[in-house]
Amino acid sequence: MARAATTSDAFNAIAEPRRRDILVLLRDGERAVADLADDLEMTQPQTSKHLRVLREVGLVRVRGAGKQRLYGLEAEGLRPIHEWTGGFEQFWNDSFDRLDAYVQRLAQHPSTRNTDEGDTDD
Amino acid sequence: MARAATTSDAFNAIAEPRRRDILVLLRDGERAVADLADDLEMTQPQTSKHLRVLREVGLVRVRGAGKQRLYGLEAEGLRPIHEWTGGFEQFWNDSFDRLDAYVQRLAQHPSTRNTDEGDTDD
DNA sequence: GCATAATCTGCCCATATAGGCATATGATCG
DNA sequence: CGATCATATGCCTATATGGGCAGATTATGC
Repeated sequence: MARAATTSDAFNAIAEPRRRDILVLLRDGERAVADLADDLEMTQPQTSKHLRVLREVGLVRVRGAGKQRLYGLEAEGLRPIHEWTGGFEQFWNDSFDRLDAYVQRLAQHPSTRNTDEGDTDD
Repeated sequence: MARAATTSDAFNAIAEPRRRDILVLLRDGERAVADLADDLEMTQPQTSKHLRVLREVGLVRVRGAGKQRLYGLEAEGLRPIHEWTGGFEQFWNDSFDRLDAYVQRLAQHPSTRNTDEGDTDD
């Protein structure tokens, strides 16, 4: 099997830096394809393709405006990712080290529940 | 060009569901390869390969323990992702709709800065 | 309808993947 | 050292990618 399709979910879609760049630009409001392409210094077809992927996973929405197609942010799709990574927040938080130590101690000496430092008094 | 390597950064590394599964399991503590493989119902080589990717992007660390190799979480690498997605939090937050409307109004009628509702008092 | 602007899609290529499987490498113990 | 458990790697295949570029689409205005 090959790698999962970029369109399989938001995780795969935002793995591509250019697509993240697009999303960032769209935070300021709707943008036409050529406009985005210009800002990101990529070709129009390239931009269109990335936008297609983003659209397929629901991270952007399109709206016809005359000859142009305005793409807008549909950021809800990023929420699951934010939440998933959030599930690890404690691990990069300094205070967790202490909490971890506390839990470990608790597991070994339940009665030291209120002991913050040192001695095991049971 | 092909898709960016899975080892190019954490974004690409966690695009693979199995790798996310591995990280989740490691939240409970270090685990040996076969142990992980068993829990995730994947083959040992498969698991080893995913672990290699995770290790190359710094999301896990290894430690030899006898014949075994214990893999542990190194979640700091997820932080950038959490923060990046966090930059879009306002867009999936209900209250943002009102904030957005407020900003729009502000842009059109600067003097309504303190007006929360309706009338333009300048 | 025709010319033109703005996008999209198709095709080709080089590259990398994840899975399956066999085998190499490592470490422990007698 | 040899046997064995625990992992890591190598090789092969099917699949999908992103970039480049030309041509197809769609919409607008005359």
